[in-house]
Amino acid sequence: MQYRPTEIEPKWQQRWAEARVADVNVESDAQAPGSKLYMLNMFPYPSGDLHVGHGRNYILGDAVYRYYRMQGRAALNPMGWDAFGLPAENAAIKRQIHPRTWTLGNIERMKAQFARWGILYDWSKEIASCEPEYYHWNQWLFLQLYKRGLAYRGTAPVNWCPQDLTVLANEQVVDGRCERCGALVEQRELSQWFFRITEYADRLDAGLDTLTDWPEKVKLMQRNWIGKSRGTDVEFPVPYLGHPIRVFTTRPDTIFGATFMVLAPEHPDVQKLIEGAEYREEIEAWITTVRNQSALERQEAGKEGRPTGKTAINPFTNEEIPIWLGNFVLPQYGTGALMAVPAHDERDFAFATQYGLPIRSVIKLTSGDEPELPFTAKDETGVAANSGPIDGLPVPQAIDRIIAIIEERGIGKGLVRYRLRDWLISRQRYWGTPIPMIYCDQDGLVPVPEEQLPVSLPLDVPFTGREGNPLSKHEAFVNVACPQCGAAAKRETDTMDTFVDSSWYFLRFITPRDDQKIFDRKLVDKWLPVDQYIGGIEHAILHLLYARFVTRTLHDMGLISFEEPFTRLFNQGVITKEGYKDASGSWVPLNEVEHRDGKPYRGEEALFAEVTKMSKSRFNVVPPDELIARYGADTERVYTLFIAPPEKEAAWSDEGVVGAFRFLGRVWHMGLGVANGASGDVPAAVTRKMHQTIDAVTSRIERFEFNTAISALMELSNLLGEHAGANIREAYEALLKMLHPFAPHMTEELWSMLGNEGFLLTAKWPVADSALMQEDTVVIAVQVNGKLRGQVEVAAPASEEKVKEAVSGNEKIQNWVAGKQIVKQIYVPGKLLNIVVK
RNA sequence: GCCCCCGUGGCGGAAUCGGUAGACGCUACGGACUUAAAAUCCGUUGUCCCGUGAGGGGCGUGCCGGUUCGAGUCCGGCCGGGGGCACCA
Repeated sequence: MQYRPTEIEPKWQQRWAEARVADVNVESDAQAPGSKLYMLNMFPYPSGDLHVGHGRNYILGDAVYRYYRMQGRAALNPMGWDAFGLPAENAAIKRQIHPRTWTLGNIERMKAQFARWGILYDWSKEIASCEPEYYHWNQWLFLQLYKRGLAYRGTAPVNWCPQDLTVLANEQVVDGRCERCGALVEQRELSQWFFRITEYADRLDAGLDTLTDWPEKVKLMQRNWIGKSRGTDVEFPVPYLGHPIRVFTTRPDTIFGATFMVLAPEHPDVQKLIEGAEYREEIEAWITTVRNQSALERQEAGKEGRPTGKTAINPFTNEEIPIWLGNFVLPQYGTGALMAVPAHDERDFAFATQYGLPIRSVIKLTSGDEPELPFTAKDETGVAANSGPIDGLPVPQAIDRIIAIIEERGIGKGLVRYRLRDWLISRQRYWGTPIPMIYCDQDGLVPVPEEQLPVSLPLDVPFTGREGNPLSKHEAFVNVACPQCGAAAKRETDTMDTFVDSSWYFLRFITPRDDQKIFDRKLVDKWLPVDQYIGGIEHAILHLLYARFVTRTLHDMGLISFEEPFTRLFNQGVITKEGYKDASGSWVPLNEVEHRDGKPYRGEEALFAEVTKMSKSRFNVVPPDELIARYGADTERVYTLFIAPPEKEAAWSDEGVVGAFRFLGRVWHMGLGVANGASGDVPAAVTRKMHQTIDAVTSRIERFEFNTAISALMELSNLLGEHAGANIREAYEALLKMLHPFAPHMTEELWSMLGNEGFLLTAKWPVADSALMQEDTVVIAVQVNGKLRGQVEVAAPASEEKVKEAVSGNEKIQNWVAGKQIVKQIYVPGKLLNIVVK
């Protein structure tokens, strides 16, 4: 009987679905302590068709899920849809399909694809963030944050498209132009909604230390993003203003070298300072130019500045130092003002050189020599010089000492600052959660009362792609009575960043249909935090940081008892494939490409192959349907996990797929033999290999080393092939069990073919007996002076005496030692003997 | 510029603690089966040298050096590739 996956797979998919094998009762399941396991794949944006690259993520999660099921864990594995977002709106504009219709259609297609891969989710917990039953609680969360001062309205510079009359996300700005209409994007100060994530900067940073099962790389990226730095604020008196200007510095030890001061053009004291300046109009024009530049343009312009003509007093040297304006000073970091120490800072040095400002070195090398400027090292290699009370102190001590002096004098304070900025959540977009706020002429900003939630997103809006957010044109939505005074008022028409939706969805899976509250505290505390979170590295910063932030705010509201939402995190790598470019660099559709002498051509034109992430626009996606029709989902699953370590990028190879198919075919045919196979003695080699394999596969799955777990199963299968006539039934069944997470359909079929009852999914994972793993004999490699000179074989367990006896009886090895004196013998138990001779 | 990660056959990769480098798979080549092809199965496959042969020997994990009886693995310095942040004072 041939191995025909297309006949087997739909049958088992249907049976698992009918038996609802993945459904969890959150109240009654997982009673025993330690039995609950919350598995979660990051919920996807429903963009439509899934390719084999997407498959890696979900197949991986399903393999882990099935493994834990077989280990007897009560595993919850839900799935949902991050269903708000721009692509749906763009599709609506382009094709006049409603975003909701488009989104729900995509969800159906993707669900069907998950089923064809044999992936088991608890669909009774399904959520879609675009539905009122979900975004109701998004709005509720917003109101709680608003109540606690963690959501606020403030102004921020944003990307503004003057033609489409809308704000654009940074990703929608390509080379300074609007992605859709090509107009030059402007920077505008607009009133926007923010979440005060900066209030949690220190806790988000410190919490990273507790995440021992997160990849170091992700923690590092978050740490850099939060950008903690220790330093001090210092006040520099400004006689002209009558009040001092405060600067932030991480190098207060260099304050004796501060020879000028630079303010951001946005600094609040700037208008006063340039009063009566000689070229005031020119300076104002320059300020306007700088403020309208995007961050990128501002940086590319190089360092530019203007003197204000006013001075500040260096509080340590008591010298008058000039106050400049500079485009390189960031208004949103520190105080928007800095003391410039050109001798010991690259940027200050460049600025001072450009404008002829004084440079004074205040650090010497430990040797006493003058360092080459700018000298910026912050360690013991430098010693303070020309610096009064800190003269002679190494830099680290000088920093501590000068901060103490600054604090004693009451002109500043040592503190920690972060580069993390508040989270801008406003979007002037239709397809998102409406922000539940109302503008009343009398009462100002009024939150929508909780009992009036959800503020429903109206579905009857036109999609023109022009004139900004269609919500603001929807009279019935916009016009509302003020909840406080009843007078005519206007609704907020901004919607929320979709990262808000995904910042807490993992909490909603426990009670997705509850229309009374966001979640049930008792059940959430039972099932969370998420034990195993799986998703792409592209979410290493934003999504994971926002989820950690929101979880902490809920903790502080007393709604949950934990602060970190994800205990163990895994980021899988992308799958790449060759695509083809022509000489002009455009991607060429696959059906126009022919290979001659192994090189790609289109007609007579030579093409260039390039390996990239799969993408429709590069014509290098592998759709799973054809693959499944030919080889089956089990083959795709095994190949996908075998191809490379799962966290690494992997190149798809059509030939490689065949290897996985052949392996499954061999296991299939072997099963037919086992079904009517021999009884009698089990070969010792088979028993040994079985226990070794159980041991290896178990620990490798736990460590997410699926590629080597599968290679261990291939080794066992190869050995069973050599013993095909013998009694190998026990080992073969163990092989099926261990193969189940990777090839669930075929193993279920074989399991029932061997006459077993029930699903293999719920069969018990085999346990290795370490006594039966041992070899009968141990081969000892003998090295003389570090060179391999022979082997001896002794009965296990090998003792030093047995090995030495065997060595002395081995003529060949003795020849190498002959005539020399043995000075040392090193015996590594079970492995190696090394004889050192002279 | 700063920070992080990675360099092993023709390819993807393996080597848990420093202990016989190249498991497992792909490709390629040779063979079996077949009228033929596909599929399947068997064998060879790091490299050089000696030997008709069984077999034996040298070299080999980006480069240079160090530690060690022994280094893909540890340490120092280079070279190459990838990623993150990017005027954060």
